[in-house]
Amino acid sequence: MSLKHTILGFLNAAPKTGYDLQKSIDLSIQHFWPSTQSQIYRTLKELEGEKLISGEIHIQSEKPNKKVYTLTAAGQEELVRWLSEPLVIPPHRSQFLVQLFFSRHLDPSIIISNLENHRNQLEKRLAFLESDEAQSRIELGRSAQEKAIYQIIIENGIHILKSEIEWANHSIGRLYKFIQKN
Amino acid sequence: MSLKHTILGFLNAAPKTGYDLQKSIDLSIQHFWPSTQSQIYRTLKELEGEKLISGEIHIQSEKPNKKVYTLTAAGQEELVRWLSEPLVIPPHRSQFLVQLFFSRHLDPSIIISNLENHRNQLEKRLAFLESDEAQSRIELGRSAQEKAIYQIIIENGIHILKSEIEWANHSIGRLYKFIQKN
DNA sequence: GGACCCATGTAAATAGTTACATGATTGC
DNA sequence: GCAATCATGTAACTATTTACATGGGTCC
Repeated sequence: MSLKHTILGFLNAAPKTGYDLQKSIDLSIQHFWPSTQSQIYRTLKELEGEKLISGEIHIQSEKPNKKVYTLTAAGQEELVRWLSEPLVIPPHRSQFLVQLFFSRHLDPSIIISNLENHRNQLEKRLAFLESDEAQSRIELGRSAQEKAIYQIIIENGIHILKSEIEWANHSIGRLYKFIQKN
Repeated sequence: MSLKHTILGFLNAAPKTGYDLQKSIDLSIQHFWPSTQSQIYRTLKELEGEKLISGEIHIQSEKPNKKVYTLTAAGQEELVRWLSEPLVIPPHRSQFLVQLFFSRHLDPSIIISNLENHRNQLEKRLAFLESDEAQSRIELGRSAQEKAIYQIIIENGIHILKSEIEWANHSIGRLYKFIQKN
């Protein structure tokens, strides 16, 4: 589970509550590792059980009390270990391709409209990654190395989305030609 | 769950056993919707409960008995409904990008070796999609429309993998330059 | 005798989503 | 008065993976 290591990664920078973590995730890695609040709180408990983080309750008078988690020495060790480890790419899944695969008996116009819908969704994601909002996050990096890494990550999304859009447009064109011939 | 619709899709072509389905999946959509035997048998029971398929036991003398499933009218209806439906693209997840994101304090040489490992895995997948084995599956399509669809699907994988490899190589180059400067 | 094909299933673990549930303070 | 922010959690459901479990027939 990457969420465990995501949390270790964020806590390595500074102690945080579940609530803080949710905000950090939404602001940074949400577009390649989204997470929900309920999952974060559950995972924090698991990590505490494994002694990789430790929680301490902070009593606040004006706001609700909160539980601030800190990385333990074992947690930091586990983080570095995972970061250095070569990861196996999990199998690729695309329900859209499954749909397309079984569409052989469908009217080509429906297939085209599904492809167009797919492409439009990809374009929305691309627009976000190319927006100032996403680009400005690169500037959040402190060191030159950090900036270089953020840049590379954003480029990954942009690069892949563009190529998926290209494929969709090319495929739409091909099916149009197919209709005209038949 | 796409496996349900995958099964409906295959049973639409011909009645099959769980064992047959596993083989069909491994031979065709395994690279964009892999599935395990245990999941197939469980899903068959669920679909039977929903009356979308119906199973009949065939007694064999030389081989173990088998349960052959057939698509019901309701099942076919559900299949066509799902095939025509615009799908929402699920959020993108990449544990590799999570790893990269937190690698800011790591030695750049480790980051590069992780990137190279990632690229090598992508290249293996690409080699498979470009192999005769994968290409020959396009010929399995009966109608011209079916062949066009198979072609489009294989191209999707090739197109995206090539662009991911491009990105990885570009990023490796960038990090190398970074090392030389510092 | 061992590997592979045919054929079926259960159980447990892991990961993630959606819905439910509460409650104080701050700003418009 | 209402929405937003801060803050924490539980419960139920969905989906997937891995491991366990069995057993006959065929081919080398």
